[in-house]
Amino acid sequence: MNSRPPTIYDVARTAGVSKSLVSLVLRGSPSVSEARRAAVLAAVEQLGYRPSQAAAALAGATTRTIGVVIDDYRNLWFVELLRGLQEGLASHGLRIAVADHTLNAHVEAHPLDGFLSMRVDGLVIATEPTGAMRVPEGLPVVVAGHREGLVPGADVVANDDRLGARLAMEHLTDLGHRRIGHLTGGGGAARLRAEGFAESMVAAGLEPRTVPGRGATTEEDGYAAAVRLLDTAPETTAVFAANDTMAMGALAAAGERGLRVPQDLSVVGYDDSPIASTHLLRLTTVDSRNAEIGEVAAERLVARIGGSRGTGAAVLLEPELVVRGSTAAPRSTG
Amino acid sequence: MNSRPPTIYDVARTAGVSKSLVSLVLRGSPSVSEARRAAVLAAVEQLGYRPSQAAAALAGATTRTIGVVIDDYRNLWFVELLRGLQEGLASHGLRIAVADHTLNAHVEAHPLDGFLSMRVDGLVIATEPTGAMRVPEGLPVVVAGHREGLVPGADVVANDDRLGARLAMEHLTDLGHRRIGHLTGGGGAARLRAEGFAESMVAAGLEPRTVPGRGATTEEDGYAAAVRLLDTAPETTAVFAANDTMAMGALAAAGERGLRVPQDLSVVGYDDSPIASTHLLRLTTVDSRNAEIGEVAAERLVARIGGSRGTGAAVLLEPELVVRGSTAAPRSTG
DNA sequence: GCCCACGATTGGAGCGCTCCAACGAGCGTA
DNA sequence: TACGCTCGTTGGAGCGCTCCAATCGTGGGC
Repeated sequence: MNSRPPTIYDVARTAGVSKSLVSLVLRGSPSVSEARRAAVLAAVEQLGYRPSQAAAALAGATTRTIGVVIDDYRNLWFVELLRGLQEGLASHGLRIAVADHTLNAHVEAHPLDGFLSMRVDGLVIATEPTGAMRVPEGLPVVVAGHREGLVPGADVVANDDRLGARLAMEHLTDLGHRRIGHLTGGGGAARLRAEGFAESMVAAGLEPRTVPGRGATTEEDGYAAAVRLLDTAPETTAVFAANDTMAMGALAAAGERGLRVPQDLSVVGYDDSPIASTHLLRLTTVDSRNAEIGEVAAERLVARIGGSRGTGAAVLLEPELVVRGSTAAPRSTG
Repeated sequence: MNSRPPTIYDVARTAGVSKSLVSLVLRGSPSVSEARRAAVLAAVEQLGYRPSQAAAALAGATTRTIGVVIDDYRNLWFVELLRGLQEGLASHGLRIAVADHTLNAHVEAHPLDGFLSMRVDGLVIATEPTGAMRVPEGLPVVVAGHREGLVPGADVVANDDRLGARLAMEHLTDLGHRRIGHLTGGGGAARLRAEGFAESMVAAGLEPRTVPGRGATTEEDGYAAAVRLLDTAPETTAVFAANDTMAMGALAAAGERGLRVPQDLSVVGYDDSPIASTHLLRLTTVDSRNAEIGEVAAERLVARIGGSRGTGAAVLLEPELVVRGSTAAPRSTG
């Protein structure tokens, strides 16, 4: 019933050339006559031939694909990262394969097993790296968006979370806010942002008040943390959340308490994720420049695939404040 | 510098057995003695051996992976679908590979090329199928979440959008709403939901008013459509949106006009996506049961891989209304 | 004590490609 | 005319597995 897919030999036969010539055409060799190239391409089209990735990978030394490990499809920050990566890799003929860490946890013991079996040419880890992430020596790896370097020898590309937090705080203090709370969550990035928050507050002579959610950085966590903050410190005029999703929860908590945003309460997020720019949130946030992070990560990867020895260097991009409608001067200044 | 990864021969040598025995152990053959199995597993561990997927795929007839084509990572409806698929496939030793249609459009001419090159054992199309999606005869394919069967021979698993729309409308009319508007978008599902809306309205003796966004189904589309609706028909007391994202835009439009939800305006979405259950939206919506769709799709795929001839049958799951905080009786009934 | 059957183990062939060394044909040059 | 070159093209080897037929070893039945 299912005739096996055509092979390179089938193409060669119908084009009247050797299998080697077909291979040359497919890989874009310049030393093929126009006539033969056309004949081969026609045969490919006619037969609906698709080269077998498996055979190509086995025969060649390389798969021309980069594995990207993300945390969870629901955290949309990876979308822009992927776009940047794509852009940087496509010109080098490299493709991307994405794996979701939480989803795959059920099926694979070791989080990178799938990609290692696939013999990817490089790896982008867009997750909080764990100790279980042992990587074969010599495999180019870059950790993107996270700073804790648990992967030995990996390059690191991220935004400067501490600086981003300071940008957010400057914005709020410039507006005149003095009683500012921070909603923090789990993970390294959240910790750095919390540190940046505390530093800024102390530098401004203000008392830093940091409230955790329930361990993670979801909307629910943001809501829970904001409820706690607003109930225990009702004099608060501004909230800085560890990310946009938590900020969304804060908006909900504010609404429930009859606080209007931004008139009664200013809210700042982090990441500039797609929800931040919606009409409903119009969230002032810090752009962590994930597309650029992807581009730099691609660059690093390509360099290391090209043979340059990786040194485990870290690149920190400067985040940028994005002012939207969720921040304003406090009602009663002073 | 980079010593090539160990092969099955390396494992065989250090375990003191033949490569065939290693292969048997790896694939869980019952007819291997405990002693040898232990020796092989120890060697695998010691060498950090990972079987080459490429070689396995080439040698075996099958890759044991199912390709899933999704539209756009930002449309989160696929997350639950993936979970259901995973669940249904894992027990059969099948893994999942995900490709994003919009992202890959740049790198591949044909949307399925990557998966066909990979020689996936089956395909789940979780996108509006296009004519360009030619699939080799005999490859098990199921279209998930969409009803327009442009893929010949494919099974279809989706929710009954028309029924879902009717459920939403019943809910609103039961609450006493009479002046109800519908925000519609592009795509087959949106069309079916719009039809269900119109049917329900006509059946109830009401005038159906349907407003398109800007061609798609984003938050922006929902906002634009809602603005148009509320400005041209301010007597509207309830809005039914083609999906949750559009409903989010509607909430924004309502807020801008000083309409409180649900007191002044009820809003119903569709999909029960993760944003619907947030504290900020508390959106009444229709659960399209995407996890179950995934499970049924997995079942179909497994059956067809197992040899049963596909007939292009369609399975329609019954959607369920999820009532949250965005709907209530209209202010002035009648 | 011998033979057979069956479970455990093995080597060989081959999957569809890429890479490489080698080939033939035409050209310019001596 | 003979030679070396280059360009375009070719066949063969081999990548690391799976599958299969063949082999080995051992215990039970007679």
